[in-house]
Amino acid sequence: MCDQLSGKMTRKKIQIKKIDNTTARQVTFSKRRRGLFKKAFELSTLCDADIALIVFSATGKLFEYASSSMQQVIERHNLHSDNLGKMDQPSLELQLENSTSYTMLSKEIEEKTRELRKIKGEELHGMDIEELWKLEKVLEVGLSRVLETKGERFLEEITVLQRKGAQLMAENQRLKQMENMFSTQTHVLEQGRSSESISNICNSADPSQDNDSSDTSLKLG
Amino acid sequence: MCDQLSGKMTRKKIQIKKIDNTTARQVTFSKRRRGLFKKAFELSTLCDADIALIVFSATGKLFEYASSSMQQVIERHNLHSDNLGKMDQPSLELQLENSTSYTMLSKEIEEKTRELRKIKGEELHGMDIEELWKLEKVLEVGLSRVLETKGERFLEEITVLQRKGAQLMAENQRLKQMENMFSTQTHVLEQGRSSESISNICNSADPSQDNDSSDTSLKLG
DNA sequence: GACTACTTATAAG
DNA sequence: TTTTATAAATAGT
Repeated sequence: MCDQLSGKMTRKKIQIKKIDNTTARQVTFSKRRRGLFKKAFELSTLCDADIALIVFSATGKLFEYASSSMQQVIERHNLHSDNLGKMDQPSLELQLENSTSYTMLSKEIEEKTRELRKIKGEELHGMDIEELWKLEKVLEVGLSRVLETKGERFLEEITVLQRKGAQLMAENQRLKQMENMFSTQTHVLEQGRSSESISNICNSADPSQDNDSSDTSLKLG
Repeated sequence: MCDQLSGKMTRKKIQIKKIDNTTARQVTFSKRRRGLFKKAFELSTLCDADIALIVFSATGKLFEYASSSMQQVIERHNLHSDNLGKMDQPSLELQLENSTSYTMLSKEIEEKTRELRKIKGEELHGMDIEELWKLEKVLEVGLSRVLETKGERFLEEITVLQRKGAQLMAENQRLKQMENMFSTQTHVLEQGRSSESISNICNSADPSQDNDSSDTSLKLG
């Protein structure tokens, strides 16, 4: 009830009105601003919402957040509010044309959005068994095509891998032959040290091989 | 450590990613949206900040808050970011606004159309394994939801059937009793036939019920 | 929409 | 900035 409790001084619960103390206000602004932006991000992420948040501090500094793009959200917002008043058009005809076009485009978007939501299983209420059955077929077809295509991609990757493997093997073969020739000709070093030296030689004397081996790094999805 | 504690069922702590369950997502959207708007209001009040908050739900519904006026905040925001270029006259501005709106709507339609085609497996060229993998997940989630909903519809049908069956049985019973009364009064039929008929009714095998049961014909998909 | 039990935000230090 | 006690938000029912 009272703001001023003399007993415990480290307590709280504030009323929502402008904070008088300047530094306290700035501290609170920083903290709560962070909290607000975090909440905005969480809401957009959790619920797939499109959010724009603009904050000007009392000192005029700008802070902003947009889940997609600020301009996009603002324009989308304008579309909604613009449907109300815009009578400064050159001709009434143009105005009508615009509004009907908007309406058509909007309807189309709405329709596609609903279809997508149904396909994703997010808006199945009110659908009867037959509609669900059709949807199931669409999904099964889509899924099988995706799986098929994914299989093709895997095969492609495998082919590439096999080719690279073959190249590597050929290269290895070549190196081994070199190694053999070298160790045979010099008759100086044992097998172990020999290969070590040879790899050093190859690294310094034949840089073109570095490129080939780095090419063989794999990216399997 | 585990998200799923079977012991206490009233627990929580969620990860910030899109909520799968549609109704849960809608509930969370409502709750958190309120919270977000409240926080925005509190920040603007406590710290004398100028705030605009625009939220589009996943279904496209608009929610907005502005501490002063939405247009004012947006224009102030434009001043900051517009240091680039916006020297358009009122009429030209209107034109641009219209054309960008059209462009946005058209782009949105285009985007949704492509997404639909991808989901239906009609436009998978150029997609890599990771994209295909994501698509597959979407399709699997959608399919499982459709199947789940279809199962619910089946259960509903079954419930309806059971109810009708029970009604029929009751009706049969009543008719049988009438028949018994009739046969007792007329002294024509023996006890044996009577009870035999009754068990037939309970087994739903009595052909005399054909008319009634045609009402219960089912359309199970 | 209401109710916990819990997490998260935050006022004050 | 970090800590702490408390208020507030909210996930699951």
